[in-house]
Amino acid sequence: MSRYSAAEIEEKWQQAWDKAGLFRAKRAEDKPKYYVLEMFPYPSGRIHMGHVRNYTMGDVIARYKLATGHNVLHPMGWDAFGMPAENAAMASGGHPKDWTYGNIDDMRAQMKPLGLSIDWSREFATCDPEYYGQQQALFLDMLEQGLVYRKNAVVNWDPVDMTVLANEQVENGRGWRSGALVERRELTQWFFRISDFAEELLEALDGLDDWPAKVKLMQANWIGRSRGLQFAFSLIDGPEGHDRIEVYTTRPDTLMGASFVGISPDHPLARQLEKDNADLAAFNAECRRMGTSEEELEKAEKKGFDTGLRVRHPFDTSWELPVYVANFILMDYGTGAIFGCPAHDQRDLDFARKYDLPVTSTYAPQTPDEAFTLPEDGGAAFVPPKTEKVHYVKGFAGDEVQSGEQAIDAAIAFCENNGVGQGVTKFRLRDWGLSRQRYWGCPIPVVHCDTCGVVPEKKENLPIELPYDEDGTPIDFSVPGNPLDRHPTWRDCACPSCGAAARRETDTMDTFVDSSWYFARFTAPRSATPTDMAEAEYWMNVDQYIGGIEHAILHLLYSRFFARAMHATGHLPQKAIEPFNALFTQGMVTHEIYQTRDENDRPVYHLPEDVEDAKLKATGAPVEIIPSAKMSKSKKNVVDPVSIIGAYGADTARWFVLSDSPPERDVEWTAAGAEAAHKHLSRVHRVVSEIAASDTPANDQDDALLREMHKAIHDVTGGVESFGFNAAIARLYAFANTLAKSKAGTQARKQAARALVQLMSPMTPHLSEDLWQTLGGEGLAAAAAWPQPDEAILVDETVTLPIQINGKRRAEISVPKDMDKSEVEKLALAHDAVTKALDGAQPKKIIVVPGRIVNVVI
RNA sequence: GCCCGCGUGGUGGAAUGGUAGACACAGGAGACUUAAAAUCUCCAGGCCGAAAGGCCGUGCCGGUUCGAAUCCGGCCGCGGGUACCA
Repeated sequence: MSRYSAAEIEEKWQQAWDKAGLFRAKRAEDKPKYYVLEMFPYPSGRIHMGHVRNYTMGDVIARYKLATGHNVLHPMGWDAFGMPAENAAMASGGHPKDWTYGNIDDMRAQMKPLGLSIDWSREFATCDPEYYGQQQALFLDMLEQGLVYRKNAVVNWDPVDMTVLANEQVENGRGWRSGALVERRELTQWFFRISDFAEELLEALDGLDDWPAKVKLMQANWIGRSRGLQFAFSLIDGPEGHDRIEVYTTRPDTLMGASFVGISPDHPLARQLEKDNADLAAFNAECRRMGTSEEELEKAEKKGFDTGLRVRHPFDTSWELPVYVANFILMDYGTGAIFGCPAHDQRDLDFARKYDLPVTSTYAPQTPDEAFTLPEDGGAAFVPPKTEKVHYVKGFAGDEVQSGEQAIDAAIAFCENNGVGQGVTKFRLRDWGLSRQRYWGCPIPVVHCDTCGVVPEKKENLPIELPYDEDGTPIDFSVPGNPLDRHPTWRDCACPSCGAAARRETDTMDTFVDSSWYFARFTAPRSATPTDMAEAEYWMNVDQYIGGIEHAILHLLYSRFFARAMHATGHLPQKAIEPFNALFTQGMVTHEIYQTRDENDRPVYHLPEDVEDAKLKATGAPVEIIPSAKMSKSKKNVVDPVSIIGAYGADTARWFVLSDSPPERDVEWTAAGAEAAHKHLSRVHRVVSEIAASDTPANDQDDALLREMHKAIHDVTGGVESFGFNAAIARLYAFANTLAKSKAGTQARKQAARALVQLMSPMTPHLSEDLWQTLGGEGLAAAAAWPQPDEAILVDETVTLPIQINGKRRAEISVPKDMDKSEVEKLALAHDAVTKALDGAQPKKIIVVPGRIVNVVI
């Protein structure tokens, strides 16, 4: 009998599937369709365990759906634009295009041996001109519909490298390459009007029943609908053109506790004042040196600058409040100005203490007779809860008992009735800035003309392709800045409108644009328009989308917006505006990070394969171990699955990444498990091969084994359908153990062996295919119909009931499954352990949960 | 900082209000073997005990419940996101 040799069988069966065209998605009305999609990879050059986990999960679903009679669409492509390609070009020469396509070839070659049931005929990369040309067409349609516009926005500017930096490229306020202090710079950029859809994107979350609640919650918080009051403070002796400061607050109920007004350093008033005030100009300049990320702004020390100006409180004209410029106020949110109420907001309280501003409370603990509470020295601010408890609030509503929410509503009503502002609904969601000052992205298809202004490129001129050479010489990425900006010929073009000499837009699109519609393109990847409506009508929506939780907000929100925009521009049917019916967010594959320091004390990261016993293999130098984190190329904490596949085969790798950890949870990679997985598959191979080769008398049965078989079919099917892959695999272990120990020489054994092989086939398709053949199965296992459990056999006749005394398990009884409650009670009370514990007394209470438990309360 | 998760034996985890630790890994004992590998059998949360059995136990503190790993409140730790990483 032959031993299990993955290397021999895996290629053989991959070829057999290929030849049968089993995974080629066919649009046909005879069967229901099923579209399963895993988030496509960035072609970094090597696949890692996260990819293997992600694509194996999708493959299990795809193969299972195929076996249950669906037309399955399971495509694969490449999210191929992005910074790493340009970084590689800058670091070691070459061209981002060559680097990227080389990586794609490498990764495809690493992926194919996994035996994934992918329709490779639909493959594309987002850097293919055929793809991004269609994206440019989408952009033009969106421009025509008013879904794209231009406005100014700030970026991180590296004054030495003369380039825009991503947030990731800013380390402690300095450019990662130059080490120069980063500045903020304002540029005119393109924006998608996603905020126009804020309300709809929020409301539609309710309909996404098969999305994880946590993702919907994160998106809802991100969109951030708030109800508040917008009103103005009148400014005393303000500069020309500034007689009021418009503010937005979600807590108008605390207006009578106002202590100061704060404005953003980018507020028009701040910009006006700094012209005549050198100190303020210096303060604002310092604020503008901070990074642009929300995290950095929020974590920075709260600082303010007293402008010397005063405003009047809207309800008491003699009450004057100082106006501060404060570094924590964002121009992007609300009106770029706030009023501070230190008693009821921690950040305002910290600010007030720092600048010696009054603290006035407007909330009493329980009754109007009690003093309004003030935070004690060093104590925390009292933030009135919106929905819970009731408090007395001073101000607008006659000191009535209310919740915070009622107080807010009352305050808004009062203010509106007294001509102080109006209640408004605002969203946190900002428009999506898509301009990137980089080469390796999809060119924005517009032209700047001195006479016509910004002119859309003509569709017949698409795709606007990225130039590969600069007049015959390769583009030089060692020079700082965007190569498109200094390109001698590409930039110069004719105005599509008047034909005069004009300049092409040199900004490219955010790579999130590329990934916001690829799922739609997969339905008709060679179409001469962005989509083919007949194909989209058939294949959309994605029935099951699988990817990392790190995409819970941006990618998924952008895709939801894009689907709506594509519907509005006639590229997707109405039913596809929510493109992902079901979402599964898999956990990440994590790994420890190994770090040493260079001469400037900057961190240097090392690959796990270069480290042994906390020391560098090469030099023996000790490494610092940083706890497990998401595998990322920049931290070098990545593990190479290729070696696992080489040593044990794809089925072992697939089995391994699905076992043990629940799919939604992070899994820390350890080398130990692969060996064990391989041992088990070898055992299955051996046991099933023996059974196949044995003589079996036709009439010798084993009902217990058949019962186990039906239970296994039931449990494994349930596991696969509910993403309980680890539980399904544990069940398969148990079933394999039962089979191995079962009575030799029965027909039931052959039947059970076949069921085992079939149940394993979504996870270990090659091994299963091989054993299917050994067992004399008809056709390909991959094409065989999924087994059905015999429901009648699954029902247990007797059940074991634990008996608890005061909630602690003390005994158990075996009873018929539908035994009457009172009968169970009698049996339980008669049990030795119970009579002993009762010691002649009567129990206080007996709880009988049929089929589950008996609890005797003494 | 803010939003969202997660925390169970030596390890990965199972149990989603009802017998905590399924199924595996690592470990221990044994069988087979000249030997090793492979394979097979058995043991295994901690403490006390010869055993029967008892007590403790799901990050920490408190609550709800006949009953809590599971629900609620408060902490601690770790991770993801934070709008130009993908």
